[in-house]
Amino acid sequence: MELTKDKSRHHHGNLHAALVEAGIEILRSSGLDALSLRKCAALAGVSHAAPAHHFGNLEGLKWAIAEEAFARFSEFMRTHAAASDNTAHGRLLGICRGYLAFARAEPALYEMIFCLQRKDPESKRDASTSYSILRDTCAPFVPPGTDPVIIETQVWSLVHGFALLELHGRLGDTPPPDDAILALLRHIGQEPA
Amino acid sequence: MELTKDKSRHHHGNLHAALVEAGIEILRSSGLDALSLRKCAALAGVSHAAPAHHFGNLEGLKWAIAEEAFARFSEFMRTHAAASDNTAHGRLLGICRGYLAFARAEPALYEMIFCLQRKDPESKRDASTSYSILRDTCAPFVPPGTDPVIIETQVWSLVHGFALLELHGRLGDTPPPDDAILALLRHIGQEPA
DNA sequence: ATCGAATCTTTACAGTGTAAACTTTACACC
DNA sequence: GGTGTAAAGTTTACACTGTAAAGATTCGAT
Repeated sequence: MELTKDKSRHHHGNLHAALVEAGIEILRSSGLDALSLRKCAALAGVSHAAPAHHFGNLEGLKWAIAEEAFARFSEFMRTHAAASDNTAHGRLLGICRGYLAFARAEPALYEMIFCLQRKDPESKRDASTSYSILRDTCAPFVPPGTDPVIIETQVWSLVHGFALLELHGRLGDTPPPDDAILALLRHIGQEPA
Repeated sequence: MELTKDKSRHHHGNLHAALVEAGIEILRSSGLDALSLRKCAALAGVSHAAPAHHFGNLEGLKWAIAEEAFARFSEFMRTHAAASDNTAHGRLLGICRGYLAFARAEPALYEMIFCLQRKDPESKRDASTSYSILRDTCAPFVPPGTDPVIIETQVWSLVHGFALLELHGRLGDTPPPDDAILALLRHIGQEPA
């Protein structure tokens, strides 16, 4: 069951990456609640206290996993955007579909990265790739002279809420189709009637 | 620190309610991660294994707390709806503002009730009061011949996503104002342009 | 008054995070 | 090549968690 450990050697060589990979494996097979420092350590073939030296505590490990997860998440959005109409609206729908596809393909990863509590206000928003994809795709819809964050937050909120409600079983066993929900974005950025 | 226990008597009399109350107290003061069966038991002045007889396991206790929390949640929406314009749109904005107000007033309660995983598909959706408030408020916007669930899910997703993103610190320290986000609901139910 | 069932306590166990002290290895420097 | 120092892992220890099992207490119907 071990992933990468030459038991003879005391030093692992690449424990950081191995623990992150182990964490992802556990998330996939057993879900978020099953993720623990000790299981990751065991899966990486290392003593139960080893992870502390790399990540401090469990939250530290989760953030490390989140970094990798965000990369895959961005890839999902990019891929789906490329598969949609090459118009401003097409790209917007594309990243939203990618967002939802990732939430369904990797539910535990998705839940983990977005339920992690940001303690450090750090940079105001995620300076991450994921957010810049959102920002760029929303840009064409931002009315001149208004704060782009509003449009971005509208889109993000809609799609994030939908994903979580479905994931948590709040929409029953037959949720509405994605495009029916995303139809709310038709008039995005328009002035009030 | 105990809430309600006459140590002399072996039977508590109303332990179910006392444990739920203890749980809410802990959620308020220390957050979701701090909630445990043993702490609730201690706060209610009862042995650590007592809760199991009423709720089975931790998740059972959480669902019991959720029942009470949903009642308060509905009250928030009703109150805010009554304080808004008495038009279809006014009421819609009202329940959304109530939704967000509750999420901020009781963040741990809010997070708990919506991050609980529904195992039993039971009734397709929550037959609860909360959902019927949403349904009734959305009814005027449902285009004839279309599934009302679409509009309901659009509204719920938007407001739920916004609440959680803010709660989890994803919107930085100065999130957009509620009404700017809710402005997306201006054209709700309209046909595509 | 008695018997059964509900309620709560006691005891026990495995799993968890995390801190501290210790051991092994890598690496720069002489 | 030795040597000293820092990093990487291990061992040990402890407090806390959920939960199961078995015993004690009380309530309520008969």
